[in-house]
Amino acid sequence: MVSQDLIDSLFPTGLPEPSHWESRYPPRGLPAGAEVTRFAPSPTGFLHIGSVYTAMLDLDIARHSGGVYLVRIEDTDQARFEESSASQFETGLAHFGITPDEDDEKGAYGPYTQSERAQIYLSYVRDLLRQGKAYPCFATKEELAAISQRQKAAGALPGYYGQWAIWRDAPAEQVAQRLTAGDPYVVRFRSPGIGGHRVSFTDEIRGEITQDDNRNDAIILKSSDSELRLPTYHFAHAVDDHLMRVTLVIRGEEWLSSVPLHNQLFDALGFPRVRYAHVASLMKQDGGSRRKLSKRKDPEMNVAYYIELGFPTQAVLYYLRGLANGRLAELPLPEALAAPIRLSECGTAGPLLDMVKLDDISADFVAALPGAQILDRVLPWADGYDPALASVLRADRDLALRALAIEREGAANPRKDLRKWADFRAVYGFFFAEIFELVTDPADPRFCGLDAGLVRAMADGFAAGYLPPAPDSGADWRARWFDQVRELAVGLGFAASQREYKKDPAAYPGSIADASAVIRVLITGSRRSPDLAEVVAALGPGEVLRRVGALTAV
RNA sequence: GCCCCCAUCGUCUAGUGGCCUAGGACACCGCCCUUUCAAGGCGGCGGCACGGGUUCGAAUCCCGUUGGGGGCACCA
Repeated sequence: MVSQDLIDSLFPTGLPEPSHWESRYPPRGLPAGAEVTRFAPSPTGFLHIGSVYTAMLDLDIARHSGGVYLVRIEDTDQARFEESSASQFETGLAHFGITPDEDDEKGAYGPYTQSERAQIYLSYVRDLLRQGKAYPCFATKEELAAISQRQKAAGALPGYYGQWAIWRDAPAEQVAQRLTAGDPYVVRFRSPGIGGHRVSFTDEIRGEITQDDNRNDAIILKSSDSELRLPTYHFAHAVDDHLMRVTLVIRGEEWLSSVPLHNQLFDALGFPRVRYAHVASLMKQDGGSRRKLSKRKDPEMNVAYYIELGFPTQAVLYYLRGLANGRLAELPLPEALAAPIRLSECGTAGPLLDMVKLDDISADFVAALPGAQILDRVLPWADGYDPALASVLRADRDLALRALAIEREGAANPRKDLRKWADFRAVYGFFFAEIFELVTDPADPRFCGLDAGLVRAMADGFAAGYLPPAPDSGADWRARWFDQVRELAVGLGFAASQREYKKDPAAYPGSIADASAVIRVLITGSRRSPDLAEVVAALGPGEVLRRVGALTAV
């Protein structure tokens, strides 16, 4: 082993001992059962819906146990780090109300950004080096590649272990010589793992898991020739989660096979082991098989997708919670959001993200909202993603409320026509004169080939004796208002009912449905709309006649 | 190559040896309602991956096979 002095010379003078950090970050003294959880994103891209899923679990477990939920930024890969990504993570999570109790803004266990914790890691690396539990390794990328080539050829296990670990037991003089020469090196963990040895641990979601013990001398500190000497994920995880006094590590299942290494690390550092919960990753149906969500193909993996389209946050949360605990999917939304998620009930197979199901949940959620609340949610969304719509809504808030009240307010079976705020323009945009485009051509394809003269006649006839609806004149006011359309249509030869029309289609230019479509298209710009009588009542006679009278001469 | 995880209708799942000729929700299909649409009502289609065990009895326990996912990075 190289001398203590040589080891110490590798580190800054005045670098604190581990005991310093231990007392600086004391145990939290939380009541028994209180869980300290953490979400530890690596800001190297956009926020993944799976991250929201995991962060939601972290928050939920912490809250319901009376513990603490913290966010730690894992930016040890300086090359891949993106500043914009970090802020996107924060706003994205905040959008769903997933805000930490501790992060770089607040909290006594910081800094919560790993690049700012370099000193701390160094203290522990030096400690391990002094004890011979870690050692410097000078192997170059090329040498490593050659080793793995030979391992492949020999059918051996890949990794840096046993005979392949060329610096593990290198003579002290040789190491000292390279060190004093200033050759770049990494620090490797001297794994105590024995070949063929099996170890097990209990996962909070999956139960008892047994696997081969780790034998790999994993790198714990990156190359000495980098500007900032930072640890790898494995080492940072052990140090940070211990010092931040995390009790429960909830992370993706891709970490399952690293647990033996992590436990060795905790042991070597003299830390009590943490408990783990490995969450199944969200999947995507692809042809016949399922696969992990991919960045390229799946826009719905990006949280920005949900925000830009304006999916109600509660609906998304509700869907995600149902995925975590099937029991919650059976509960009404408010109860499901309030009920605690139980790790033991989390599925172990990766669920498929089902956007159709989300649509259904969202539509149900929005349908249960009063119009004013819908408007209050559409507005902030529109401010960001459809400013023209936002200004129109602000200019005529009453019209917006009247439009939203149709077949909704007081209705036993409220309209389910909005899944996300981005749907609003397509469904209710026509109410607003500023963004409504008048239909002027009697041969417009929306009339579906109906004779232009008949279209014209319907419009003229409707305008001629127009009677506005009278909503307070009794329950059947809609039917009575529509009667004028029906009479007009019949007068022009249309069948008074669908049934009548079907009996002898050749006898009519169309049914009442086709005739009313003319009025509907003129007023709403579409063959599909909420109840016409309600629409014209909301619009007012002036605007109705302006639209119906927009047709140019045949 | 080695190791780990997973496996009930298309999807999410209930089911922890008899309550299961496997229940629900979404989707899909049909009918009803109807001046369009969104809905709504009613009905239907549809599953324990396969093969061996254990047991009086298995979706449920064991073994194997197959299939899917993940790991074995100076990425996390």
